[in-house]
Amino acid sequence: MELDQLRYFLAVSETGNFTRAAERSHIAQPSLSQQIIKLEKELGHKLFHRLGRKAVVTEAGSVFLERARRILFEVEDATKELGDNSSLERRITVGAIPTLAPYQLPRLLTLCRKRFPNLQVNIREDFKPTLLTELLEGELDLALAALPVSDPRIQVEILWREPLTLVVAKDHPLALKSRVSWADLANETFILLSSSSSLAAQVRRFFGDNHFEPRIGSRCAQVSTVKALVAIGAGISIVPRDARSEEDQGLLAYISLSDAKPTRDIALLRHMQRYQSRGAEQFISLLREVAAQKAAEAQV
Amino acid sequence: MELDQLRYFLAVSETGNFTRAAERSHIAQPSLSQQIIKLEKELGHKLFHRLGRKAVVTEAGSVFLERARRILFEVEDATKELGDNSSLERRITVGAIPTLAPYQLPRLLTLCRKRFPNLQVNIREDFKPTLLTELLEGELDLALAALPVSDPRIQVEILWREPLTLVVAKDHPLALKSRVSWADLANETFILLSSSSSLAAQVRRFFGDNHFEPRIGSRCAQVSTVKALVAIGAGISIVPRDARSEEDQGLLAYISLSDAKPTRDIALLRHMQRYQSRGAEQFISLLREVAAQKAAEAQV
DNA sequence: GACAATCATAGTTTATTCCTATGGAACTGG
DNA sequence: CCAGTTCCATAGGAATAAACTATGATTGTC
Repeated sequence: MELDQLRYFLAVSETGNFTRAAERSHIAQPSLSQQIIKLEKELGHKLFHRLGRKAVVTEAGSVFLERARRILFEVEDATKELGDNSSLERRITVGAIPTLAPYQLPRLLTLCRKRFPNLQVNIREDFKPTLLTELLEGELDLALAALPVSDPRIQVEILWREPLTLVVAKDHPLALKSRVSWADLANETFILLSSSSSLAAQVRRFFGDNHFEPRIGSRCAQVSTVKALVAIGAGISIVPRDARSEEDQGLLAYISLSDAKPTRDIALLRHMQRYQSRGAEQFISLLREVAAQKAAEAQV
Repeated sequence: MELDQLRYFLAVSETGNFTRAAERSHIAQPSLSQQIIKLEKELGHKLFHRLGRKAVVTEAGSVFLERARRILFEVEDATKELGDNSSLERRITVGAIPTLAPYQLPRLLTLCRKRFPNLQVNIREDFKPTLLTELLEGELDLALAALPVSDPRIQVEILWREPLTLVVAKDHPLALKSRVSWADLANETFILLSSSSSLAAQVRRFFGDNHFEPRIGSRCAQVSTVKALVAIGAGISIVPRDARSEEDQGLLAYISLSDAKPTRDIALLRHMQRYQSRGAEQFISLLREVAAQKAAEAQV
């Protein structure tokens, strides 16, 4: 059975005439006759009574008529739905690492909802290796993570450089100093994130680069836990500057290091092969905008 | 868009693999690739992310997937419905002339319902010319009418010969006679059917053949009206013998003519070209059976 | 780093569909 | 009742489309 055959069948049953049906279908009459005959043969039923002047659908024909109409309607409807871009490509899935998600996404998604109200963004918060896998398997449209990313199949676009800062309890001796050097940290206990976090690796690398051997007190899975422990004086830590929140004011002090400026690069990650939907394009444009804004702020 | 393309699309989305989808579809992999690409081009959307090891449907793809499933389901369903003969060709429309319908059809339909319980017979009671037209236009599967029928496009099969009898009121002088001749009818008033009835023409011809000039009193549209008028002594008439009913017993007397035996031939009428459905065939077999039965009764 | 697997492209062959021409049957109008 | 017209089916050839084989480029795997 072919869709064209259904269209021919419909044309005949509506005109009651093979010749006019052929004209309407823009094919020669014998071609249409052949296709109808073929269809009848396949279905095992005569579809038309060929009476002298007109063709009348048989009972089987009238049953099949409804079917054919429905099928062609479905086809048309499907074509229309995909042709209508507005309803499509409006749902994307974005991955983000845990040290980024709670601090960057709320602002980003609010802006997104305002700018592209029809765009539905699903978030997948997970560690970088998982995000990379999901990206490669096509489960994510794009992901936000910290460098480094070495996979050749992943397209990396650096968005912004995020400063990391020392965080201590408000009543900690270091909280009073305006500038802190490595020497000041020698006897401090550090609270770091679990090893699965890319930020933990980042911080470890930073220490290594500066030949500093920290004393590790605790390892937590979440930044908020780290901050809570720091607040009660269990130790100090290094966190992204953007992790600072309003509620921290009375409990925590954020101090910059004098000797070195720890940072991490936040990048947009995409699959090289993956087709970028319109929605993904829009989200990316938003990300670039936010990145430019952050760059401008950093200048000031 | 072609149905095969939808099948290929489904195969790919279910296997996540062009090569295996091609195997499953019994075509070469490049052929399948081409068809998918063609489909994507026509729809204006990429349907799959071609990632390294597997193909994952895009958002447009997942929308189209449901559509494709539905379309193919409809196609399959339609094929199945037509393939299943039992539900089909179970409805026929049978025409019958008014002087036949009320006396023959009840018996016929009762038998039919008993013999072919799934056969639905629709009746169209009308005058012969109308039945012929409807037969030619394909609205009727077959028709029962009295001869003559001269149209070359109509296939005529004589079923039985129906005697016509004189009918008079029970208290009419003729009711006592066992045999009636033309002379006896000279002063009688006849109640005949309207001229549109073929029986009226039949009776008129019968009179003409016997050089008898009847006195016409009334013309009615229905046999039952004729009988009612005859019962109150308004005149006498000639009706089919089978028009006799139980309720007539006390009111009417049916008398045969001695000089001539008026009859009419009841025939099964079909369109020469029209395809005969299974249901029609069954009804025809029933008619032949009844005809044979009537012939046997006539012998006795 | 070699090998296997995957999808796309190129060129060719096969199938199918469409076309023109024509025949036969039937309807129409004088 | 007959000529002209209309209509559908058949036949054979041309055009289109879909299939195949071979091959290349890329990616994943051992």
